[in-house]
Amino acid sequence: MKLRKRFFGRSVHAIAPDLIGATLLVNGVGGVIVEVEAYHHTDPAAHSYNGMTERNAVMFGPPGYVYVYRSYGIHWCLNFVCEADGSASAVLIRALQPTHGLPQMRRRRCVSEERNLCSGPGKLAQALGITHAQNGLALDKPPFELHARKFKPDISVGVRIGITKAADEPWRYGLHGSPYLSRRFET
DNA sequence: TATGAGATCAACT
DNA sequence: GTTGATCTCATAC
Repeated sequence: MKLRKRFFGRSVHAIAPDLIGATLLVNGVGGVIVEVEAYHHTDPAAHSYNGMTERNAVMFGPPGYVYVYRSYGIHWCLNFVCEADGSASAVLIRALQPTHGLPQMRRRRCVSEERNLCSGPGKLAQALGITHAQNGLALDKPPFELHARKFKPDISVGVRIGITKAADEPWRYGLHGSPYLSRRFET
């Protein structure tokens, strides 16, 4: 089943754990989502917290679209826009288990270890060829493909990574025990 | 294993 | 002028 906009019209805190186990492909390259983080516009750590700007305008648009931004001047990070009421919330895709187009990913990343291809937001974007050129594209149209999971995964919850504001909120979700996470979950 | 610095730039103050 | 939803490599334990 292909995920549609109705899926993304819900609360970002409901969507984020539901994305664990889904399959994301970009031009046929990608894998199973194993780690995400939720950002809501009431969250000081969210880009949309201080209102709409040129960069985050996509977050204020309809759900089911892709928001891409540059991180630390070096990397690209991939987000899915959530919630239909213009609340400007999004889910950051942090890690994938590579399943499709491994040779292509290895070429883009210049590393061979499977566990190192997509185990972090910057790595993942590089492996999938994500840049600002994909900002604002719809998730249910090429080059994107998002397929719902076919099993009920065991989900780990923890605090988010690499932020300084609202750093204690447990809004990071991951596939329990997966070796493809950017970092292991506590406990 | 752990900690630290450098890369590099757009958004924001 | 400062900061950051990161990654990689180097050096220290």
